[in-house]
Amino acid sequence: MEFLYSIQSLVARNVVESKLGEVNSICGADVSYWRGEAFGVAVKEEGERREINRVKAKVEFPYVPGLLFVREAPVVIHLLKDVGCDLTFIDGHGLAHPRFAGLATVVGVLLGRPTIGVAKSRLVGELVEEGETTFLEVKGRRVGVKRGRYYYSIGNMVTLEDVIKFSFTYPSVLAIADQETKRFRREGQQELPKGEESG
DNA sequence: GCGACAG
DNA sequence: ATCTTGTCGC
Ligand SMILES: [Mg+2]
Repeated sequence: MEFLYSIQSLVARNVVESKLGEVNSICGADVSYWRGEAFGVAVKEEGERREINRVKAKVEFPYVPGLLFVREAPVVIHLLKDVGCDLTFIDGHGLAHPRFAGLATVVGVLLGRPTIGVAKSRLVGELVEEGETTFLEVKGRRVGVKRGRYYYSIGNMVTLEDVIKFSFTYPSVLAIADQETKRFRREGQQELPKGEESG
């Protein structure tokens, strides 16, 4: 476990908080599970064009709060490495993490591209209200905002201001990815319903 | 030691 | 995340 922590510390030290450039293409990735199998989906939107990538993989490591990247980063990175995007949304926190290295940050740093983490619940940090905005702070560091029921945080190569700009509407790429990841799972389920041969 | 705890 | 129908509320 200490080994995984050191990896996260290294990732955290390589995060770049730079201003986002022009955004013409947006990507999003999500993963669903069934019997130890991960069903990953990446969605890319550029204008009216929509591209969808899928991959099924076996996942051994259990879910441990703070170590989600061990389960999902390999799948998500595989799906996105050959798909360029100006900005990528990841289902999970970015810097809003105990060691400032949530899934969105790990993916962003390893792929060297802009990412924003979007989570449905809080992992760590305190909420600080300032006018219309509710910020998320971890160990005194302002890493994101809570908008509606979602938490948006810096992944990599974006600023807090960029995160705020994209926090007003839930990313359609994530909605589609979540939807497609479940459709993909159904296909994998009907292949082995109950007690059919598995090999 | 106890409580919290992304997906 | 997954197991799962209806039900209460905006
Ligand atoms: Mg997910």
